[in-house]
Amino acid sequence: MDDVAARKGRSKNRAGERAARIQDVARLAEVSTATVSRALATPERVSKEARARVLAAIARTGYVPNPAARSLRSQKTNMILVVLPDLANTFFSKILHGIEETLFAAGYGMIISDLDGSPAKEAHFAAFTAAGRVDGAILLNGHLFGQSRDGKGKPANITVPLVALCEAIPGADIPQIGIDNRAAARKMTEFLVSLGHKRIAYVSGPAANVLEKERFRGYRDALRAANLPFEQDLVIPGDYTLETGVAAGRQLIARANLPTAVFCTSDEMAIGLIRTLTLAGVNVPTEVSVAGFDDIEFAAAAEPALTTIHQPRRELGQAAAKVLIDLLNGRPSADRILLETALVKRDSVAPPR
Amino acid sequence: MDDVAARKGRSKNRAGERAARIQDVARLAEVSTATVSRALATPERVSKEARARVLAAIARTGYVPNPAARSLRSQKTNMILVVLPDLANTFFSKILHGIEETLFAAGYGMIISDLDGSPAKEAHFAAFTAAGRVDGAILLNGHLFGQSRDGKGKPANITVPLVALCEAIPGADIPQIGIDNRAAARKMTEFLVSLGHKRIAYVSGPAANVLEKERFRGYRDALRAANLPFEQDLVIPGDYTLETGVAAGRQLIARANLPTAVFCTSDEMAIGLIRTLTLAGVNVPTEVSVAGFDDIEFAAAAEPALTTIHQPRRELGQAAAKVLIDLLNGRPSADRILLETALVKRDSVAPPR
DNA sequence: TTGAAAGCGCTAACAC
DNA sequence: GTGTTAGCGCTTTCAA
Repeated sequence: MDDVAARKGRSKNRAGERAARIQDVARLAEVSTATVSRALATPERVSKEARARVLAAIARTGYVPNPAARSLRSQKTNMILVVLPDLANTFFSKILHGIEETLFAAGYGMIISDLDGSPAKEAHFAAFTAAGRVDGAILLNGHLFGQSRDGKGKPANITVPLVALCEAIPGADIPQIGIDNRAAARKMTEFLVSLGHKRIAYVSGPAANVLEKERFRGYRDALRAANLPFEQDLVIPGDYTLETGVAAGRQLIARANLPTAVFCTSDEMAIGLIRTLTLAGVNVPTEVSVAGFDDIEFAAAAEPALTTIHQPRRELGQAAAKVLIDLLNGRPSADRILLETALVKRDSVAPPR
Repeated sequence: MDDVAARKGRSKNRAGERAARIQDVARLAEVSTATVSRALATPERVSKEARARVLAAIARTGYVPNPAARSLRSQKTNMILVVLPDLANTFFSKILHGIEETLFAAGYGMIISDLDGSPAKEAHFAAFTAAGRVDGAILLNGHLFGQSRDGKGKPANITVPLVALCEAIPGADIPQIGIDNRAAARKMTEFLVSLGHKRIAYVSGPAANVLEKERFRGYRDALRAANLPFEQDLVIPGDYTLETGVAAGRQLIARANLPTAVFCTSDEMAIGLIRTLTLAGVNVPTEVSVAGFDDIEFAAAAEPALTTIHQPRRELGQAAAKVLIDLLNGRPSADRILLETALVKRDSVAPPR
C-alpha cells in the first residue's frame, strides 16, 4: 500500500488500494498524463495506438477522472442547478426525469435545489450560482434570483446561462421553454363551447402567476370568439391545489344555478372539485362537466377520468436541458420554445343536458 | 479588470469582476488565507476580532468558497448520490424532499441518478461512486451496485458509506431505513378481518421484491391468526402499477364469486382496481372493499377515498439522510430504522353486506 | 492564534 | 502527435 496516499487520506477501496489517478493510467499506457487527458477529451487529436493503450489502461485500473480536479483546472463544474419551488409537488417528477436524462447524456450532473419557500435557501443558491459554482441553471420557479415574481427587485449578478422552464419569467433576457398556455386554455374552452355549454365557470390559479394570466386570457378569448358573455361571478379563485378545488366546489354548490361546465386550470383542482360535487349528489359529467389542465398521472385514473390539457412534461424537461447545453457550447439556440399541448378527451366532460 | 483573470477565463460577473477568492477576502480582512479558511471551518480556533473582520470581508465580496478547490484539497466532495429506480415515479418526490432538506442543512448537495433501467447508467454511477466522487449514497433501488436484486453477483468495491432506503437490501452490511412492511400488511388485513371479511384477495407486487415478500407474509400472518383459510386463488399478481390494478380488476370480475375485500399492496393498483370494478357496475365499498398501501397524494382524492397504509415518506427521506450524515461524521448510527406506519381509514373499505 | 507554503489531480499552453 | 510543466483555489501541516 502507498504510504503517501495513506497518510494523505486519499480514497481507497476495500482492498486498501487508492483510487486510480491519471498518473497511474499514464504509467500503465506508457504515455504522458496529457495524452490520457486528450484521449478522453479530444480523442481525434491522439493517435489510434495511444488511444487504445489509454483505454485499456483505464479499463484495467477502473479510473474515473476526479471531477474536483478537472473542475478546478478547467473552470467548469459540469453541474447544472435545477431550481424548483417545491420538490414534493408531483407535477415536477416527469420534468426532472427529462432534464436528468438529457443532462446525463451530455456529461452534466444535476443539482436540485428545492426552495421550499425559504428566502435563506434561495439566497444561498443565488450566491452559489453567482460565484460560478454551477455551469448553468434551469429555473422552474417563475423568477430570477433576487427578484420577486412580479419582476420587482434587482436580479442577482449571474453570469452563467439560465433557462426558464414552464413558468415564463417576464422581462428576463433568457430562453423560455414551456407551452402556449393561452392557446391551450382557449382550446379547452372552445371545446366546452362546441359541446353546447354557455355558462362555463373558471377556477383560476394564483393571481400573480404568469401561467394564470395566460390561461385566463385564453378562456376569455374563447368566450369572446363565441359571443358568450363573460360573467365575473363564474370566476372562482384557486391556487392549483386540491384544497382550493374542494373550496371551489363548495362555493358552486351553494349557488342557485350551477354552470353547466367548469374549467379548472389544474388537474388537482379539478379532482377536488369533482369529488366535492359528487359527494353533494351532483353528477359529473351529466349535470356539470369538469375539465382540468396538466394531465398529471392520476388524471386518467380519476373517477370520472379527467378531460384535460396534456402537457408534455418529459419533453419539456428535455427541451430545457438541451437549450442550456447549446448555450454552454456556444451554439445558437432558440430563445423561446413552445411545445405542443393536446386536449385529452376522457369522461368528465359531456354536452349539457 | 484583472488581465490575468481574463486571460485564464475565470468566472466574472456582469460588471466584469471575477468571482471573489479566498485571497481577496484575506487581503480585505488583513489576515492570511489560512485564517479565512479557519474562520469558516473551525471558528472557535480563530480570535473574535479576526473572525469578525473575515466575516465582514466575506459579506462585502460575496465570497463563496470554490467547492472544486475545497474538494480537491480535502478529499471530500460534500455531495451525496441518491440512486432511484425511476425518478418519474411520484412515490419518490416526497422522499426526495426529505432527503434534500436534511442534506442541505448539513452542507451537502444531492446528485440524483435515475437508473431508468439502464445497465450502462448503473455502471457509470457505480464507477463514479467507487472512485470516491461522492461522499456517500442513498440507495432506493433495492440492490447494491454490481448486484442484482436477489443478491447475485459481486458487489462493487465501494468505500463510501451507503444507506438503503425503503427497499431493504438483504445481506448487505449497510443501514436500512424503511417501514415494517410485514406488520403494516398484517395490520391492514386484520382490519379487514375485524370488519367481518372472510374472503380477502391480495394483489401482490413483483415476486422478487423484498417489499412484496414482507407484505405477503403480513397478509398470511393475519389470516392465520384469524383462522381464515389461505386460498391461492385469491392472490393476484401485480407490479405496483395502475395497469396491473386494472388487470387484477378484470380478473376478479370474470370470476363466479367475488371476494368481499381486496388488499392491494400499492395505492396505484388499488385505484386502478376500483376504477375497473366501478366501471363494471360493482360498487366499492358496498359490494367489495378495496384497501391500498402507501398513501400517495391522490389516495385521499380518489373516489371513493382510499383506505390505506400511510408511509411517512418525507420522514423516511430525512431519516436516511440523517443516518448517512452520522456515518460520515463518524458518529454511531442505528443500522436499522423502522418508522411507524398508520392505517388511514377512508371510504373504500366497509363491512361486507 | 497566526502565517508560510506545499500540494490535492487535472488541463492546457507551450515546445518539440 | 506527444511531452513538460504551471497553476486552478483551497486546506492543512508545520513553525513561530
